[in-house]
Amino acid sequence: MCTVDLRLQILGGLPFFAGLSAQELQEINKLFREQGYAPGQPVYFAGDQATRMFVVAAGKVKLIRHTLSGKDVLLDILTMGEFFGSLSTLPDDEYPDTAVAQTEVCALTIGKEDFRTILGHYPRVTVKVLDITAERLQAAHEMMRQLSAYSAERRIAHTLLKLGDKLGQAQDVGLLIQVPLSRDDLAEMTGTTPETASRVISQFQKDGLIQTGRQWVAITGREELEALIQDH
Amino acid sequence: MCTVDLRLQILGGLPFFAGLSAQELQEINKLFREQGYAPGQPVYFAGDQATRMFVVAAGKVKLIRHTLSGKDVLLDILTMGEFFGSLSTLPDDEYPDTAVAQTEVCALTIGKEDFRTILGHYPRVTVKVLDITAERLQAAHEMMRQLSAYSAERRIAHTLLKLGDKLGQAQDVGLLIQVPLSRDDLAEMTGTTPETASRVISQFQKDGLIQTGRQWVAITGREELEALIQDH
DNA sequence: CGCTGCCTTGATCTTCTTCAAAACGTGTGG
DNA sequence: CCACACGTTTTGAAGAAGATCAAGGCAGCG
Repeated sequence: MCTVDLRLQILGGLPFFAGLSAQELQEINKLFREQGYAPGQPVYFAGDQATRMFVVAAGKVKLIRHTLSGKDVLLDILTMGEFFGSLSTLPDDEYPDTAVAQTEVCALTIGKEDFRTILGHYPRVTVKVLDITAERLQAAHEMMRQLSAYSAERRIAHTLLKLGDKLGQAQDVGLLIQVPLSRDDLAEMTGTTPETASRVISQFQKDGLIQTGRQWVAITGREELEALIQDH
Repeated sequence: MCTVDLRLQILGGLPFFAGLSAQELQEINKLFREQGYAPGQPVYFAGDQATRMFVVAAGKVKLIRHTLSGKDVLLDILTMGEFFGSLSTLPDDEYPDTAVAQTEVCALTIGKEDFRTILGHYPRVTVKVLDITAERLQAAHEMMRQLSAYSAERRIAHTLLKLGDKLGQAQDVGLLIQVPLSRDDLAEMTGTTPETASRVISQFQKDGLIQTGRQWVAITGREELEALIQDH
């Protein structure tokens, strides 16, 4: 599913391996294993022994955190070149959240000891990983603000724009979000219920801001959505 | 306010400088400046040019993220030995949140270029900083889950326990939270309003789980609070 | 004292959840 | 090719949780 060429290309394209020589990449490549997942198939579960770090080579992976009451929270959707899993060098025991393939996925994976070795070997890689982690922390803080202070409508508008930026693809319908995005997913991303998500989405569609169907959404009125977030 | 001895002691006690020799610490110490703040005084504002990294030498600092509607979100309370500000080596432009001294504070600060130099010099320090950042990311994800799925009562119970663990001090009243903690602060930490925070707090007090007064809270029934988070 | 914040408490209102049912699409097997 | 069945989405109505508005109480401090 992942060709060898693709592997090297993916690894070389990773933000934190950028700048390494072809030979160094070859070395690093040897430490990675490759693994395929079908849509809906879990990569690992929250609570599993955390032993490996993953990189998305192709497809989309969602990170979910479960709650006791069964209401899950969708933390992030990861796409080509992004990493997840036991990224830090901590001897941390368990994955704090569950990773599920949302589409057909090819992932590269490395044991955390090996990853630690790489970090020790290439200090600049460590700095890059730190930068990315710091960025994600900022994004999480931003999300905390949203959940604390904004209405469901605004959170959904914001999430749609964020998804559009990250995963969007220009189409004649508008900016199509390239993920099989159900109302449940959207609800879990915005901290609300599928029903509320559906209502808001319907309203947006009536107002001509988006087009939507089963498992997909396309943004047609970017400016209006942005205005919705700003105002009042 | 900070003696030279204290400075070296603080720096040596930092998780990410642990393991460095006395001489290395001396070198690093030279790069730090020292700065005092009165309670309520801002260290920096969201949007300011992000140029420095800070370490709390003494006192408590709160990190706040503002919203347009004036409803702020309290992201974290930092205490002795913790860092904040422009920690990454990114040439990132602005602080994303505001830092305010909550008590009398002494902070050590370093320019981010100098910090980057240190990271380049001591790879193991970088790894440590990465570990801490990854931990904070996990904590932020946990907070996202709380805000999405839990009731105000549970969020407040959880926040009190967290604060107790981090800042608590055993007293005859119980586990006293060593911060001037107003209802506003608590509301901003839990994504609710001061009124709701007050009601929940009153209920907890009636049930004998805590004792409380003006600007302070003490935990007397740890087990019951923990049960409250788990149940249902 | 009396002022200024902080805290509490009550009543009302909005938002969102919950429960329920119907409509819609999609894929499947007859 | 049609019809059925399944999962998803939509819509409605009732209810709960929390926000908002407003007033009163309680401390510390000039």
